[in-house]
Amino acid sequence: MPKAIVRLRDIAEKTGFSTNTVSLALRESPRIPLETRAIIRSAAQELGYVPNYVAKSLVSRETRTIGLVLTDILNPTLTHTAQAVEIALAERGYGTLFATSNNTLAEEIKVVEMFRSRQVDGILIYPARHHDLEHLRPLRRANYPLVLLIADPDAGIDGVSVNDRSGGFQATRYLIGLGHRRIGFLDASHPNGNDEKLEGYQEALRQSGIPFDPDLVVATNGHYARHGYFGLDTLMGGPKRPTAVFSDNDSLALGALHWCHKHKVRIPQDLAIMGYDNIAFTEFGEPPLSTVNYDVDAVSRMAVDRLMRLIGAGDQLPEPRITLIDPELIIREST
Amino acid sequence: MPKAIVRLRDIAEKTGFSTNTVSLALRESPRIPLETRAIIRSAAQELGYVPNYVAKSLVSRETRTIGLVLTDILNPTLTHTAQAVEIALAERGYGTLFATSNNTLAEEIKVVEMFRSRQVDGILIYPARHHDLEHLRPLRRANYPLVLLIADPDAGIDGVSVNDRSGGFQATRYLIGLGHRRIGFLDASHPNGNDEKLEGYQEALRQSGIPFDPDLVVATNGHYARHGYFGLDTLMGGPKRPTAVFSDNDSLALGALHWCHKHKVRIPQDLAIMGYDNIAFTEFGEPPLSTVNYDVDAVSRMAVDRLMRLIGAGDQLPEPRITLIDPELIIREST
DNA sequence: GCAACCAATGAAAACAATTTCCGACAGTTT
DNA sequence: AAACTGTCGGAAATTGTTTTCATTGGTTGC
Repeated sequence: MPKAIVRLRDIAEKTGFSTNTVSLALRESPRIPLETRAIIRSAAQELGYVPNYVAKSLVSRETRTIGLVLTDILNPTLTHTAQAVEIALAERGYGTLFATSNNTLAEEIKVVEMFRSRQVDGILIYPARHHDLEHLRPLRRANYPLVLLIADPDAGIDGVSVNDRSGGFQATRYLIGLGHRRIGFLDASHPNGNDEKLEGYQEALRQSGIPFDPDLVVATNGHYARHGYFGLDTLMGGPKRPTAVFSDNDSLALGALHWCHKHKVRIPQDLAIMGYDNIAFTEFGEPPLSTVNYDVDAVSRMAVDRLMRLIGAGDQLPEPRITLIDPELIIREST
Repeated sequence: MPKAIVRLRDIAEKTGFSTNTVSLALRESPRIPLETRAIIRSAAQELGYVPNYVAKSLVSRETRTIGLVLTDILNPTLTHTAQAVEIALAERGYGTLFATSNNTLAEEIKVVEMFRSRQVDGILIYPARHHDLEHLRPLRRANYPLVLLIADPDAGIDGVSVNDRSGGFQATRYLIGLGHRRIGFLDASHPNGNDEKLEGYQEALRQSGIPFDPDLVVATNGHYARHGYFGLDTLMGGPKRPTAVFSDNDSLALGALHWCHKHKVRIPQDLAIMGYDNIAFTEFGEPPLSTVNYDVDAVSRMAVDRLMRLIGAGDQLPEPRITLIDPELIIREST
């Protein structure tokens, strides 16, 4: 028995009705009298009928499935996004086809193509490179429902995101307000051209008349805790030690925290540390980490809402709209 | 233009060949001369043809998609599993349809049904309740490829997992070896009937002649850090303070760590803490956490391998096989 | 010079559902 | 009794692909 497939026809043969009648009955069409429906329903139950979505999709031209492309699900914020998106979609009766781009453009292109050929009704994507969107624009032009989990006003594609430039600005301004002048920046995103936080950081320095010192910015070459550990190590090993560090994300900051413990650097007296994202563990760091709140649930919800609107629009998509959520600072004990 | 669909027929009309020839040509059939193939290929390219998997699936009776059911992707070990599974499947040309059961049996049943109706070629599932598998057994009997990410020898269904009983046993025995007699247990899993670690814990106590004290086991009612924090609080608030705590998972242990910092309890002198899973942040705890290594990559890889074998077997599935990986202790500074 | 063969292509039938249209029959109206 | 109306159900077309089987027209072999 090869994966027992029960078709409408099987129910039809069993009950003596036509497949057509069975189809209508199972969808509770008022055209079929209640009694007939009951007979058919119980026969379906008995045979263990499960509707075949792929056949249904072929005729209805919709799969009720959307594709979610993330760079890397190990990043806690993206994990959280995946969960929130999946739940929001499930509530609306959509399935989630999921894939990672591993932070490379080439894989991202392949994944999008794979999703298209699987006929997903729309795509939600956190692109690897925030400014390399050329492979997505033709899709948008072809009226393909597509929402970015970043917000580039020039993209010409819908996007929902936290305003990272504002986040970087606020965090830096706050550190400056605390009296810090030498503020390090642990940067995991620049190599991918995702510079919003760095720009906010520079803007805050500029407003306070503090010259930007490129030596205070270190590329961590990754966004896990260990990268933060080594990033801080090079920063603190240099001649111009900072008195505060702003970190591209919380994992990095947690790694930095660990470096301080190892080297008997007191937090926040000797070094203030500011994270980004407000992942669950920040609250339980030692000390609890100050950070910038990335409201994953709001972003996910709004992105899904927007995608649903695009799917509903059909032939002619509305003008792309960018939604930016202004983040809030969460001040704990590391600053 | 509603989501510009280019069909084989469109290529056929453009080139003057039949759809059939186009189909063959695009799949590089040797029956079509190279020259014809080149013409067809370039026409397909020009029109931006993307094969329609849903139509293909209808005839081939395979979707090259598998369903992954997890209880909750916020659990770092499951996150890691999702990532590892997705990568392993992508390597084999399979897509990953993903859903969470939110730790409830009812949602799990719905998700499995949804996957079935979407005709996934197989299902990988971390069930909400390790002993409530009745909804899965009929699938296995119907030769549906199915692999559990737990290992229940009595399940009658293939499974791959870390041996949690052994993990619980080893961790407890190690703590006993350190001289501890009063060992607390932070339990997030019992309410779902997932008792393997607790059983290992009890077995270790028994072997050392230490009577089991139910007051030392606290249900945390959740598996995030905050649950560990409050769990430890009740444990330490009681009359019989333990000298060591074994925790159902690392998030819980990190929360417990935080409680100790808050209450000036020294680790490991006053209280030894042992986690479970070896998630990324354990290494960067303060102090770094001793834990039990859950080899996610090995489990995921083996589970996918097994699933592929089942899918390949077709009509008659081989006997179910349970694969247990014996975990290793990772000793750091919290014990 | 004709059967046999072969290479290149096409026609049509699947696949499992939905949709459109049409027919049978019963009951009601003229 | 003819014409109309409405209910119930079925036949057939459709969706985009793959697969099986046919059909060309041109060569080859004897």
